[in-house]
Amino acid sequence: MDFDILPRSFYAADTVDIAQLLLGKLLIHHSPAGLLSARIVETEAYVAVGDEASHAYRGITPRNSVMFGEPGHAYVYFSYGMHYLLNAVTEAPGVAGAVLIRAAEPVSGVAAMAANRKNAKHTLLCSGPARLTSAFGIDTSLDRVDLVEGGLLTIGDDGFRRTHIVSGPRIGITRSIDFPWRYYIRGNPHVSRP
DNA sequence: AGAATGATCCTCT
DNA sequence: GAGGATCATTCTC
Repeated sequence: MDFDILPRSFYAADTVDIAQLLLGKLLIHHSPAGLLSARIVETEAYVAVGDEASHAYRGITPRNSVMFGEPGHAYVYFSYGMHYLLNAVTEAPGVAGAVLIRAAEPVSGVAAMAANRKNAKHTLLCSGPARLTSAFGIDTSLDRVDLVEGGLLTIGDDGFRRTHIVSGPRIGITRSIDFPWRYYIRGNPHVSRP
């Protein structure tokens, strides 16, 4: 598997654009169980200004402060008392944007992912933001890690060219529900819901 | 349709 | 500080 790590400049841009550009990229985790990777097929943008669904909407807190910092870091948080969700921090320092990685298509380390996921069927391994982190073994120990420096967790471009992108309302939020900031690859069976 | 399950944050004292 | 609503979900019934 050959890929180029996405550089800092990739993330230092408009969040809605990056949510679309991340489709087709590889999420890579050098986990204790081995190298895990999956192709990102679904994302959501949480934008810097006017987005009431963003954790950063009401300002900086201990949890969300990484969103206000340098782009290209992970934002991992614990939700519903049992799930971890993974974001990539976007925008210039001081501007709080992030892209939620919602679903991916397993590429390598598939057996380890299945073991992490109680042997769920292939298309359900990473087909939701908490399923994906469960399959990858991602938790808050990876919160704030740099995705650019070639550490344990990174995102790469292996030359894959995504096909048609669909957009629609984001899932599971109660505010700012009218913004169509969910993006996914049309027809991909690993998307969390059509 | 409802349970599981706990960190986080807002709103008061 | 304490109380309580909320929660970028998933699984099972």
